[in-house]
This record gives sequence, structure tokens and C-alpha cells, in this order.
Amino acid sequence: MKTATRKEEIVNVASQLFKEKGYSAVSMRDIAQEIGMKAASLYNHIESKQEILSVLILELARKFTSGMAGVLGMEISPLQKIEKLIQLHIDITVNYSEALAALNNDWMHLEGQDLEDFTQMREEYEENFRNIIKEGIGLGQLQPRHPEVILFSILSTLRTLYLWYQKRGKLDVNVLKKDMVAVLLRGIV
Amino acid sequence: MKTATRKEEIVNVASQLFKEKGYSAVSMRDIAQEIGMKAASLYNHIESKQEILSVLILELARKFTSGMAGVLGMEISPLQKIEKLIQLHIDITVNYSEALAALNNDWMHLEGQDLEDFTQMREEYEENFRNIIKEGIGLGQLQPRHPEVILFSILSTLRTLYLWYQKRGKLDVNVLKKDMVAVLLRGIV
DNA sequence: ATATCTAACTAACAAACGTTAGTTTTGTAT
DNA sequence: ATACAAAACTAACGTTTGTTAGTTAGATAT
Repeated sequence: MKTATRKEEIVNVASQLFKEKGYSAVSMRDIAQEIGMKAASLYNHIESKQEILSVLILELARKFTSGMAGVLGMEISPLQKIEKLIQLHIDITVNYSEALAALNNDWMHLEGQDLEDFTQMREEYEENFRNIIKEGIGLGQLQPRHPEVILFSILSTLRTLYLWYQKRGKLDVNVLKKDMVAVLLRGIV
Repeated sequence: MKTATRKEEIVNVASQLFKEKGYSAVSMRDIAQEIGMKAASLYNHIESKQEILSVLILELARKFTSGMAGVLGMEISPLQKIEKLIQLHIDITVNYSEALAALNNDWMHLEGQDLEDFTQMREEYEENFRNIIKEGIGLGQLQPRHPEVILFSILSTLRTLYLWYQKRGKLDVNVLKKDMVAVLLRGIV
């Protein structure tokens, strides 16, 4: 029974608008109107438009980072780790699809330290993922394709899942996980 | 020996900037400065900022549509058609990666008839792709997974290839086509 | 030489932007 | 009832936005 604070409400509403039109195309007046107040009133709860973006993106990035840390700590095979990561992405997509849109499309509008932090987290995440794939190839669990092609193919599918999940939204999450893992790992032929 | 007109130069420069920051975050003054003129002078060659976006996106969308028409006209199996489509995406990505970024990220900023045209072309393209997949499943050439999962998985990888191709840019295009087809069709396990 | 055309320029507009200052309303605690 | 704090408001700020109007320099055609 978490009751949303006003600040959370602002961030939520903003994330929906950002998802539809992108950060730059959404004005503070747009956000205020959607909530039912005047733009100036937003500043009783937040510091700036930037802060909304920063909260939205960095909180989500930390979820990915800690999810990755969890998977890395498990004593399972590389292939099983990849399965866990696919499931992690699907879980995050289902629960935070609006923030995910901002993370994907508007991260370059972060400024200063926020931008640096995000970029670093993203690079580390990809590096960890890449190493798991290389391990899997080394053990003969994965096909000996270029690791970068595999990494990209999986990540681009998972990263844009948010675009597609809403349309087919009524698909059961567990079914989705199963089919998605199958398609990504074992192909379609 | 195609010598670029001034209008083409404007569209080209704009597409690079749109790729980096998105349509809404790029001003006419940004575009002008990059070319080396004043913003007002742009209007000797183009009608509006909208027109730049429209040219960029709709011309590319027509390339996809006619590419799809070509594939549909071939007398080959569904599986081979999918291979052709993957190659089509890769070719377009290599040659028009900036316009592709705009098509992916900024199409919602199209207005009026342009937006309707784009949306319709996109829907038809996806519908055609989906039908090929269904055919392939019907013939037993493809695994009997949910067609929508297969369609989404392939399309999302191909659509975001532009983000990734530049980083690993020196990869030979034919090698890329081969590996990408292998990963997308036959999986990684 | 003169006229014409193209494409650059300067200057400016009205609208929209993020944000600040100052004021009023509203709910809670004493 | 009174005092206080939180959160809404109105009004305005300085910038930036896309775009228009009017002017000027340079090339081409007569």
C-alpha cells in the first residue's frame, strides 16, 4: 500500500509524456497540465526538469547494475546466466516501461556527473554481458559467432521490448519469458 | 559523380544532428551553424524544419516499402525471404544510418498527412513481414513460436543496428550479413 | 552596361521555454 | 482561534524557438 508522494507523481506523469514525445519535446507546462496544476507549482516538489530525467534514468540504471551483480554472483553456467539476464530485462520492462523509454532514448540529455555515471554504468553492464558470452563460447555452450554480434542481437531486442510489450500487453509474462528465451537462444529455424 | 545540392546538404547535416540529440533538441540555428550560414538563410532552400524531417523519414520509408515489394515478388521460400529482408535492412543501415535514426526515434514528430502516410507504410511493412513468418511456420520451416515474438525479435535487432554499426564500423558488410542471419535465424546455442 | 536571379545577410517577430519571486489558499497542530 | 508550514497560485523574467521581411553581394544572361 505505497501511497505516491507528489514528487513521485510528477516523475511518473513526466515519464509517460517522455515516452510519447521525448524529453526535449515535453514542456514543464505539459507535465503540470497533465497533473492538473500550474508549471510553477512543480517547483515546490522538484528542483528542475533535469532532476526528473536524472531520477528516472539513474534509478533504473542502478536496477540493471544490481541485477547484473546478482547474476554474476550465482554459481551457474554462462548459458544460465544469460537466461537470468533475459528474465531480468523482461521483469524491468514490465514494471518500468516508461522509465526504460527515457533510459533508451533520452540519456544523452543528462548533464554533468549524471551523464558520466550513466555512461559508465552502461559500459560496465555491456562489458559484463560480453564476458559471459565469451565464457559461454569458450565452454562450447554457445556457437562460435562474433561475441559482439550476439551481445548486440540480444540487447537490442531486450532494450526495445518496452515498445512492443504494451501493444500485446495481455501476454502472460511467464509465457513471454519462455518464448523470448527460446527465440533468442535457440533461434527460429 | 553526384554533386550534392544545398538542400541535400541541409538535410544531411540535419540528419546527423537529429541522430545525436533528436529532432526536438536540434534548432535551426544549430543546423545553420554546422553548415556555416545563418538560420534565416536555410529558408532559401527548404520550406520548414518539418520538411527536413519529412524528406528524411518518408524517403527512407519508401525504400523499405519498395524493398519489401521486391522480396514479395520473388519466387523463393519464406525462409529465404526473411534472409533477403535481413540483408535489405543491413544495406539500408549501412547507407542511410542517420536517416534511420530519425525514422526510428522522431517519426512521432511528423505532422498531418506525413504522419498518416508513415504510420500506414510501417503497419503494412510489419504485416507483410508477419505473413511471411506465418507462412514459414505453416510450412514447418520455422519453429512454431508466437509469430509476434519472432517478428519483434528480428525487427528490433535490425532497427537498432544503426546504433551499433558505427562503433564496430570496420566490420565487413558481407561478414555482418552472414553472422547476423545466422544469429537471428539459428540462434546462439 | 544592364537587368535578372540566386543565395547569402541583418533585424525582428510572436510564441514558447525553464525558472524565479511574491502572494494566497489549505490543512494541521497548538 | 491562532500560528505555522506546505503547496497551490499569478505574474513575470530573460532566452530560445521557428519563421518572415527586407536588403545586399555575386554570378549569369542579354
